[in-house]
Amino acid sequence: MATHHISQKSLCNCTALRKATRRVSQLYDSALEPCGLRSTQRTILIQIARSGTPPLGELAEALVMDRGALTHNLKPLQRDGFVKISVDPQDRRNRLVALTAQGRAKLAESEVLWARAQRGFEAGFGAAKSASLRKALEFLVSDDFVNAFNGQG
Amino acid sequence: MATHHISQKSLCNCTALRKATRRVSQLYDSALEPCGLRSTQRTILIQIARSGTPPLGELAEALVMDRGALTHNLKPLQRDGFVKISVDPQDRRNRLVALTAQGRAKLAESEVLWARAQRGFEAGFGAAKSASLRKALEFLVSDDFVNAFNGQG
DNA sequence: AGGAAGTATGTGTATATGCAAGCAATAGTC
DNA sequence: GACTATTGCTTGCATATACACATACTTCCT
Repeated sequence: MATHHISQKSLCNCTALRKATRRVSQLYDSALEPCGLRSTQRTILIQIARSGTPPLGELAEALVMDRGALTHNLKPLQRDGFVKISVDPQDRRNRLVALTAQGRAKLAESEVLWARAQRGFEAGFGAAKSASLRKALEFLVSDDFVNAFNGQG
Repeated sequence: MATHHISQKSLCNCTALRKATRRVSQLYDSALEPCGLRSTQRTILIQIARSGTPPLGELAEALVMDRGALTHNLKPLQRDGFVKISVDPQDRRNRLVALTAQGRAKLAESEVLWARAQRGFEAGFGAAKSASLRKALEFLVSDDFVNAFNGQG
């Protein structure tokens, strides 16, 4: 056949991810709106809470985020008193990021709002399918995937 | 049990999406870099090519993107001569977005680069799993999902 | 015709994000 | 101990993104 049907649906995996992320972020952000945190900000605070007092670079890596981007993203959180950044006395190149009491309080405040959004997601997508999806998405951020993507696999 | 083990892995579907999108976008953007387009820009150009000469609002809807965001995103594409925006003579509120010859050429130029990235993705994730993932992600942008999320399902 | 409503965009502002270049501090080498 | 390489971060710049408000245009009603 000479003519090739151009599908209306994009086959691009990146496009599909970006569209879904825009939509889902908007839903979670709406749910979080009463507490004043955006989903990215909440994710950052949670990661800090889990990591203790990580240096900025480690935090960025855990968040799958560029270090410069993280530095920028921390600005509003510092300004609002949720995180405190200090110089590591052991290695003055490092910046140690820590939650403040206010940060922990805000995180606690956001918990119920986040849980409602999460329940909404799983109501729409199914709890089991959601877990599978997260697993798939976690693989996409793994070194194995990146290496295969770049042809080293 | 009184103590509750705090999992190191986030259960948040939004966080998982955002992390994966950051990583995958970075991979596609690197692949596209020689042609000068970012993945979002390429997606916009492709959607215009598919839609013909859509009004801005329709284009935004197809892209699952806020209208204001799309207006902003079109600025660099206009500046670089890839798209042309004109007033709809039938309804002067509408803005009709069209590809220029340069835009079509740039899209053609990007094709090989995109295909390489797409092959990389499917090498790492599997072609069948990629198709399933896209299907899942497409569902997340559907009205059915949003209604269920918001408890109208 | 004239004004009220409704619709489609544009704009301003704030956050989100990556990259490149510059700075600061440590580590290695001789 | 000084020069160099490396490492960790910050900053500047460009794009990405949403929301609220302002603007422009059309429709509708009377």
